[in-house]
Amino acid sequence: MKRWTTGEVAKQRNISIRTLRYYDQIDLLPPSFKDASGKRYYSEEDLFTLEKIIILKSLSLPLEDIRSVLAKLSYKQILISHYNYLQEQISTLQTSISNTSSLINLIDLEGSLSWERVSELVQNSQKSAKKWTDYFQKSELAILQESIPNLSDNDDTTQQYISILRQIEWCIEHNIKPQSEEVIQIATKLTELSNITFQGDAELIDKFWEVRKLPAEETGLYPIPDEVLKFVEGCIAYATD
Amino acid sequence: MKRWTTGEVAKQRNISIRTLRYYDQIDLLPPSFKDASGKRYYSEEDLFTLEKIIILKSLSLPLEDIRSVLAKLSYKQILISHYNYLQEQISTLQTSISNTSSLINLIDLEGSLSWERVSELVQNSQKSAKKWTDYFQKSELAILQESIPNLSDNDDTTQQYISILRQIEWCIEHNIKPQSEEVIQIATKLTELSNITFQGDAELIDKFWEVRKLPAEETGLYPIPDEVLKFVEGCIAYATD
DNA sequence: GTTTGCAGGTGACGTAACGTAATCTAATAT
DNA sequence: ATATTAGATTACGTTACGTCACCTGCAAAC
Repeated sequence: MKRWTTGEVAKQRNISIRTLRYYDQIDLLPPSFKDASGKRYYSEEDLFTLEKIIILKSLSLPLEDIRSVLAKLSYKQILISHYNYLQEQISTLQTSISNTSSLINLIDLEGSLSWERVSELVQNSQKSAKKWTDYFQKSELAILQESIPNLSDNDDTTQQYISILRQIEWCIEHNIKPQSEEVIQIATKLTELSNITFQGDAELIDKFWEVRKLPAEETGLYPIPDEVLKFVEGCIAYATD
Repeated sequence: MKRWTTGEVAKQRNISIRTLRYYDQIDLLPPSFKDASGKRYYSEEDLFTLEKIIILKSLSLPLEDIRSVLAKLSYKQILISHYNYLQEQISTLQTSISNTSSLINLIDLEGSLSWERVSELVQNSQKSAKKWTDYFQKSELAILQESIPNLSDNDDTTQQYISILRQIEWCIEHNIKPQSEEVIQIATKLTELSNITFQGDAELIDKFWEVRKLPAEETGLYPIPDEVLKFVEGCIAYATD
């Protein structure tokens, strides 16, 4: 098992050594091993925890809250709320951007600005400052965390999902047509599973598939997705006709 | 001349009264008027300054730096750097988003994550933490601020721009064809002006027109832009053939 | 005429999340 | 043998306010 020193971790994660020591000090992230002379050594698991902390910090939650959240939420749940947070950030940024360039234009064309003009624009944009708890939506927390196994880390439903995804990969590889018996079965199973997992909450289902879609289009980082997703969409479209 | 109290300003700009008092205390934004009992009253100009401060704060510069920048840069220059900052924010956010959803996918499909997978993704995204000075780019500062009048607030070149824009509006109103003599003259004048203003810096010119384009498409906030911009593009495309 | 409430004020201390010395230790390089 | 490097501890400093205790001027209510 590899272990990393403070310096290594700090460089890798682009944070200061001081920060690591601080997290140890407040007992947020004590290194899993300290040698005789007091040197800190971090395990792979420690790094995961650190990564969680960094993500949660980017939601701007105070370290105290992070401490309690860390215990209760899985990596995945944290990622999902992070994702929500990012989405919202982007849309606020977009209105900021268009406001900013509007202002720039106004300056050019009117020579100077009247305060009314400015405040019109600015007021629209910053009406709501969200708290971090908003990103862990009640419904999601309730469904994802408490009731039934659902999407928690290693449960049965997840296994079924994975098995279905494997079947889909197989279908694609062998060029099975969307009209075939197998595919219809897969689609049925999929919608069934969706309904169980999300308890029929249509919005959550949409959100779920939206999340699946994005990385394929934008990064291509994950090997299968694009085809699979299209396939799935095809399945469902055909099956629900 | 209307004047606003601390409470009013605070509510309007969504900051705390304490913040206003603090800015007075450190002499960053002393209200332009204080009555006998010590009450603060802010003028319209004060509000503009406050707005500048808020913008500059969103570039995360410390108040000390803001103090010095305030004196040196015009509202417009501040807005431009803010714009640059926002653009960059958006693109980092976009890679963050796709990384996040990639990770979510990985969790589902691999069941658990290996540290290598995670760090691959994460490392790409956060290689550079920019300092705020980067948003006041050397070239822009140099060109926009020092040399020649250029785009500073009320100079001759700006006036010429505005006059041309008025001519364009007129042309659109009267349905003048892009092949006509007038339009070619306008286009010539425009490119000439661009070259003077930006000293032939093609990238800056592009940036300039990009900025002009955005708000029209996205918000429609400014009354003329969409047609005018298309017209201008038409002009130049035709004239440079 | 007093009380109450509200919107403002002034200290002064508290705080989060580290940054930044100053000083010490152990291991390695020259 | 010494210098350099990478780590450690202790402790005080910092930014941009939040918060608390207490004071003031004035209009409305009793």
